[in-house]
Formats: sequence, structure tokens, C-alpha cells
Amino acid sequence: MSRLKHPKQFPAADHDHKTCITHALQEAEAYCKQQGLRLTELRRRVLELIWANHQPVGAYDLLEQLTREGRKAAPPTIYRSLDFLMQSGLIHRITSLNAYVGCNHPGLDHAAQFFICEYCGQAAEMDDAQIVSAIAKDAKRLGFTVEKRTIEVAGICAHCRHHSET
Amino acid sequence: MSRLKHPKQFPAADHDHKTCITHALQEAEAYCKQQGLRLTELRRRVLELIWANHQPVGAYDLLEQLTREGRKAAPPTIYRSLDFLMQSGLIHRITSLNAYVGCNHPGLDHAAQFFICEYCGQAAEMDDAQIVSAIAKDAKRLGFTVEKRTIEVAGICAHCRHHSET
DNA sequence: CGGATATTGTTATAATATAACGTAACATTA
DNA sequence: TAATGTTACGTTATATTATAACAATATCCG
Ligand SMILES: [Zn+2]
Ligand SMILES: [Zn+2]
Ligand SMILES: [Zn+2]
Ligand SMILES: [Zn+2]
Repeated sequence: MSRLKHPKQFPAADHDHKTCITHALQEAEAYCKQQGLRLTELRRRVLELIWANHQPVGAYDLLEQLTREGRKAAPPTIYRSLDFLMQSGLIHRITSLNAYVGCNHPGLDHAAQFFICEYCGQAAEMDDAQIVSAIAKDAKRLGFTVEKRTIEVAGICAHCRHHSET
Repeated sequence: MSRLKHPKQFPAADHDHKTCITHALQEAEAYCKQQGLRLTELRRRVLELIWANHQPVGAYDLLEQLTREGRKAAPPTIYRSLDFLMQSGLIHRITSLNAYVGCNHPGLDHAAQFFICEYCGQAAEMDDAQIVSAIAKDAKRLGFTVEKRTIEVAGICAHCRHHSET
């Protein structure tokens, strides 16, 4: 039950995203190897496409990209890969967008909260213990056993807000 | 910016639900009248069907019920009513279920959080200031302007857990 | 190798939601 | 009340997201 001390910031507009991608794939490789999970060519490629940026991406978008690459792909192709990646903790599903985004710290037990910019589409993953404990408190009072939390905040990120101001 | 002091409890198994329904519809009538919103026959009926119980209900379920009542109804019929009811603050959409549930306190400015039992399907609406302020704190640190929060907790309610224990 | 298991291919279909356009009901005011 | 504008509803078609079912292939292990 480890927990991050410093939740991720919103991805800066000018950050070096190539390192995000290579780092994510390296972590995924290592984690799967260690856990005996089979990160096949297809699954690896889907993960790579998801990590192409910090914007959650839809299943059919991914499907179209696979098809354009010449791969034989149908909806089950992509959904099965997404299932594997989610069960392995390598990606998250953003329920409010029906879209998928890479996990910032796979392998760690964490509740994820997402802040999603409605302008640029970027999503920041957080792991705020205060939110989690506030929910736990309510659950305790209700006698409710928590299985899964869906916490997604839509709005405007700092960068987009500054640019939209006259 | 009023806020409830005593968040609702999980609906008890044996509560008198008829009063929930009549109360909800009376409130809706009064609120719409006061706000100049047109709670038409169709919209009223859809709201009533949603309040039939405390389980979020899907759009196509509602559609089927309308059809069985002899009303001419197609998907747009129900989705337009749902849009009206949501915009008027009379119902909430449960994103993780693609389903709709009556609001417990329409007319009041409130962030809603839902605790949803995976066994009985019942949903409890809460308005926990601690959750809201924890999110606000994160948002402030990120420079993020919050527009909409989606907070849905799935799990097992006290009643169902007691019944599932050997 | 050979049989078991896991992954992928393939076709069809389910479930949720919206676009587009016409008609009817209602409201406003001349 | 008739003309007019507005809102709501009817209707058909289609978009979007996701899964069922079964066949073919690849991978693992004794
Ligand atoms: Zn990046
Ligand atoms: Zn994560
Ligand atoms: Zn009730
Ligand atoms: Zn509410």
C-alpha cells in the first residue's frame, strides 16, 4: 500500500515528451517481465500509441491507427489489448470520456484521480490521500465497502486559461 | 452556494419509497414553476420513472417503459427529456453506469458524489465538503479551473454485505 | 514433438447516443 | 383572433462504444 508523496503536475506544454514515452515503455517492459505478464508486440504497440501524448485516446482512434499501420485489426483486437493493459495496471480508463490514458506509476497500488482540460484534452493523474480518506470516511459511516473509485475533474488547465484570456 | 449539513444516508431497504417519489415530483413541480421551466407531461413521466427506485436507470430501459405505456417514443424522445431534467438539476447522470438517477436536493447548488452498490444497484447521493475542498486544493495547486466533478464510488452496501456473509 | 493454454483473427451484433429535419403545441403580440 | 416566433416532440437514419461467439494461430511446457 505505498502511496506517492508528490502527485504529478499537469504536463507542461514544453516538456520533453519523448522521455515520457520511452520511460513508460521501459517501465512496462520491466514490470511485465517481473510479473510474468506477456507484453506482446500488439499490446506494446497499443501502449505506445496511448502514450503518444497525455490526452486520453478512444478505442476506435487506436483501432484506426493500427489499421493505418497495415495491421489487421477489429474492435476486439483493441479492446482485448486495452483489457490486458488495464488489468496489468499500465493504463487507466477515463470513464467520462470513454478513453484511455497511460498510468504514471504502474506497479504501485494507488487510487487515481484525473484532472482533464476541456480545451487541450490533456489529463493529469493525481493520487491525493485526502480525497481517498474523505471517501473512506463516508464509506465507513455508510457501512459501505469500497471496490472502485471514479474521480474525474473536468475544467481548464492553467496553460489554456492564460491563452484564452484577452 | 448553500451546502447540505447532513448528507443523505444509503436508502434503507424498508423505507417508505412512495413518499420519496411523491416528494420528488412535488419538489420538481414547484421548482419548475418557480423557475419558469416547462415540466411537460413527457418530462414529468420520465422523472417519475427514474424515481421508481433508487437504482440508476438506463435510457433504453426508460424508453422501453414509455413504449409499453403506449407512447410513441424513440431514442431522441428520451434523451431530450433526460437533457432537460439534467440541465434543470432534477436528475444526475451516473457516468460509470451510463444511467440516470433522481437528484435528492434539486435547486440547491451542490457537488454530488455517488456510492453505488454493485449487488442491489442502489445509489446514495452525498455532498461531502471535504471531498470537494480536497479537489479544490489540488486544482488550485495545478492552476486548474474546475468545471465539473465526476465522483462515483462502486462497492457493496451494508445491507448487501450482511446478506452475503455466511 | 505433442497437447494444453493464451493470444489473435474474424464476423456479427449489442448498447448507448446523436444528427437532421419535419410537425405540432404553445406563447406573444398585433 | 390571426399572424408569428419559439419550444417541444415525432421520425428516420446513423454515429459511437463495446461485446459475443467461434476459428485460427502462436506460445508454453512436459
Ligand atoms: Zn509527456
Ligand atoms: Zn495510475
Ligand atoms: Zn426511496
Ligand atoms: Zn443532487
